[in-house]
Amino acid sequence: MDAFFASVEQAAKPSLRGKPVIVGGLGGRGVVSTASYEARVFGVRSAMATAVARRLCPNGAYLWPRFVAYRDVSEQVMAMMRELSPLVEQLSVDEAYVDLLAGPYGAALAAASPGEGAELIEAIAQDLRADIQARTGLTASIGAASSKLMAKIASEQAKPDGLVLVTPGQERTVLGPMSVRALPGVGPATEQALRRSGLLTVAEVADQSEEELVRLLGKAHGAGVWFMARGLDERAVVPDRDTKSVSVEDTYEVDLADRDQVLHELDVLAARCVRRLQAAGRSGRTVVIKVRRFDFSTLTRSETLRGPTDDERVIAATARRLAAQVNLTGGIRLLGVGVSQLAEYTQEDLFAQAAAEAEAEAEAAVEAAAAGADAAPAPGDGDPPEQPSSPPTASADQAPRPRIWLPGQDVTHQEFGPGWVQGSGVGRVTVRFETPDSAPGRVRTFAVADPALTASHPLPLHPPGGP
DNA sequence: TCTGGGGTCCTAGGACCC
DNA sequence: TCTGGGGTCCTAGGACCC
Repeated sequence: MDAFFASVEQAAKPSLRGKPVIVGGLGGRGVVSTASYEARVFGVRSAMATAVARRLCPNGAYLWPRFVAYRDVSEQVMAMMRELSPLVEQLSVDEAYVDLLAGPYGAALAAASPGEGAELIEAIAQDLRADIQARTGLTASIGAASSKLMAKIASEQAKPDGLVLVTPGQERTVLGPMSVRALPGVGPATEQALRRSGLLTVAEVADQSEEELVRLLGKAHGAGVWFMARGLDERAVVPDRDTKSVSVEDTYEVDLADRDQVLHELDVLAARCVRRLQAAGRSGRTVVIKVRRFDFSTLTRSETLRGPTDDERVIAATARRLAAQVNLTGGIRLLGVGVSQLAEYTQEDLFAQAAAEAEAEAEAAVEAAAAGADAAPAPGDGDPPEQPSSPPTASADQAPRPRIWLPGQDVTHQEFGPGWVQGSGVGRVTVRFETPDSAPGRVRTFAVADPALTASHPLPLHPPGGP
């Protein structure tokens, strides 16, 4: 999908069509996830600090991601691909391989002459692009080739809104003049390593011996790059890859200053991690914490338990234990909690382990409390920053907290109907009332606490001009 | 106003085992 | 009367991708 997040936003929000749209973290430490092509003209790119993007493109629309909406569209598109073949390998929310030989067109393709085959593939691919456009209003780009490597490279060339077909035998010709960076798996470090030997293009790499590449890049990577440079790639399209790890992390608006804060946040992260783990019906045996310090130095600590668990207490207690091994002075910018070595089911004999861990934790807590309870800040006082990815839900009947409205968020007003948050500040929130198939809408401003205004679910996208 | 969040794969050293 | 060798598991870090 082309500029996927930004394109979904433009499809959902008519007033943003044709305008620079930037989707990403909007806090002080946010980065750009996706910039629309209109925003790219200003130099805005993925992974750029949002603060930098704002300088380059001050009049763009800056929106928090709406992952639920993107997943909805993604599922529609993936379903369309599955009609072409059961062998669909999803790489991310907006990208997948499909093996046409394994599907309904497989026999015809196998029997076709090279020329007929190319024609048929082109027809299939253009049909798919047209279907995606018709059903979602979004553009997709397709690369078609005889390997995953070439299909991926072709799809990059096809962007935006295009199709590129690489016929068998043309691989080396297409790849040769490209920068080594075009090869998937070649990033800044590999590029530098190759540059030091004067290798800038794929053709130059292909002229080396395999031994030379292994010497430069190590065994697996060297061999991989060498094969790719020669257009060789036999990897199968594998649907339903098993998840190997589950992790959550948070970068804090302000560095965490003391150990108690860190331990509290680790509990919060462990709870979120466990929720995801349980939702997936999995348990894990290795617990990892990740710590990024004030100076951006990053480390991980891990511990492998005797058996897999999905018990929040066990995972939180392990995370706390791991944190004890880390020097926290100077401030903590990011914390993460993850679980790997996943198993399908939770094993019951872990009950004993959970009880033991809980007891150990309780003891530690008692000790800690005895040691310096007066120095500890009241937990829950100074609330953690709201999660960008999860717009605030109606919080359970506590003291009324000011509601936080995120730019881009879906809302509904009792009188004015569906719209989205354009901005918010000084006790007010500005909403634009429009829907995917309305004309560009008007803006109105409300009090942040206005009870007539509620968060709502994304509306389904319709193609411009009706279904 | 510099640098997100969720992943995968690989490497290397040490422990441990036979 | 110094030091084997191969395999697996665990841990930590790094490169890379979207």
